[in-house]
Amino acid sequence: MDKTVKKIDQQEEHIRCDCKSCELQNLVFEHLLENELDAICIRKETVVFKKGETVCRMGDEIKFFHYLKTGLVKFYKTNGVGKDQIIRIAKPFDFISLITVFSAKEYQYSVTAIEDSEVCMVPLWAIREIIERNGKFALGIIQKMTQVSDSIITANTDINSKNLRGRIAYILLYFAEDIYKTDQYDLPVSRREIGELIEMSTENVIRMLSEFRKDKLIAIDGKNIKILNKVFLKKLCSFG
Amino acid sequence: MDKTVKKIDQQEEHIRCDCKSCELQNLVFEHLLENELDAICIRKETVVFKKGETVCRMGDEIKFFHYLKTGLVKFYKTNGVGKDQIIRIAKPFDFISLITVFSAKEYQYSVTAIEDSEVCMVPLWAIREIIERNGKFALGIIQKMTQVSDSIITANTDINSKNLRGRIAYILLYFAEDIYKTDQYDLPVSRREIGELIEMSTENVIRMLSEFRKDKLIAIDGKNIKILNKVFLKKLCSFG
DNA sequence: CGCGGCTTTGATGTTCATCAAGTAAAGTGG
DNA sequence: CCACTTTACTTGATGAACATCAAAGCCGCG
Repeated sequence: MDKTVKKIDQQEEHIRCDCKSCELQNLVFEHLLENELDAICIRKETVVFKKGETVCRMGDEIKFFHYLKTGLVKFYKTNGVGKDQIIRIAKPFDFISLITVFSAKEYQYSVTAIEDSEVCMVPLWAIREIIERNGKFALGIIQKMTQVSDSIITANTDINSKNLRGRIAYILLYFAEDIYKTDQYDLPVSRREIGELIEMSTENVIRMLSEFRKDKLIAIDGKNIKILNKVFLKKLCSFG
Repeated sequence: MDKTVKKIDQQEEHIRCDCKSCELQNLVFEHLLENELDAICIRKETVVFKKGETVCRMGDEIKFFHYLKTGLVKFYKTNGVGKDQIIRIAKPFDFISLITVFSAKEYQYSVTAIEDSEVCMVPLWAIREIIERNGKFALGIIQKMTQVSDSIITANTDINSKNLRGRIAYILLYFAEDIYKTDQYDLPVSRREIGELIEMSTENVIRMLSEFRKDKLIAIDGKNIKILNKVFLKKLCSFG
């Protein structure tokens, strides 16, 4: 938790890449004119964050608009005495900067890589400039950001209405269906972090996972999870 | 809960007002050129919703961008068997349409007036058109919407981390400081709705209110609340 | 090797939802 | 207008769900 934010001026971290051939272009930067895309491309830094490294921290001044190119990050709030609350786990395209990036001076959330991740960083002023000039682009940004914030709010209210079994079922299915698209995967987070994400104590996360294992709903081997009975997990998730 | 959405074509409900002299102009529609403001003004409907009337409902097709001119509304999700969950209580300027208005086809939330309210409704296409043409306006909309969604997310995580006492203290202070700006006010919602807003059972809302009354933190007379010991309420809110 | 962080299980106690039952208030139809 | 129904409010009792505490094994790391 006390790791410093990665220095982005270490030469070896930089990756030169051509935005025109980037597969993300159509998602984040559709509707840009060629010269606008160029303006972003030459000012962009692509930085690699290793698992555990912090992209930005709550309270720091916002200088960049960033989006995730590859990898997985968590964003979370730190609550005084080191009690974190994870707001969301974001995969590429999911994480279009922090949602307050245009309305606040400082980051409202911290972001840390939970898998090795590539993050593209564009100076905020460059994005603002283009928003002001290109309304179609602005509308695209609005759509993306509202989708993100709406999914956060929806997930939050969903989780709140479930009991512990339902929450664990929810998060197991979330990784299987939303993140990894497969029924067997390695958890990218610790049991404690799962607790921080779905509002329960670490011990109870473990207890429920063990219970699910005993009930043959899943197989567990350390971080590796294999879903054995998805139908029943979905029932638990819906009715729990 | 089964009330139908108010028909907006009843002649007597319409209010003609001139956007140029509207005190909201600088908040929602700053950066508009005069002809753009005119374009909105002539297509705008201002509709009065009486307490209890529904502005729009989850699942309905989105046709309007709306914002609250006066009054107070709740927006909430309905959870199958009539179990509502209130996401937010919004006062004027706070409620700049629903946050998914530009990214979804249907409303993701229902909105109901909890005090008599005036709502301005502008056809969505008219707003879109101006966003595409006027980047400064787009940036203003982005800022407003992200502020709203951020405050929802923050409130949600805040409330989740509190015990029942802390939650009641939170909501009492919320009405006093954010909504009414006074230490004595009439609750605009029932005990049940308070429970739906801060995630607790109706009975426990009542129990906590009674406890606070016995402890001389507040005075209660039906819907009327008077805060007697704000310092201690704040302590409960912070440490609860 | 020893230390700290992560994981696991069991025991304990508190918090909170639910049930039950009753009063008050507000809307509804004759 | 009054009987009737429904909805809101209130209090107490009960039990379940969940957090917390405690103790121990495990693993990686300096």
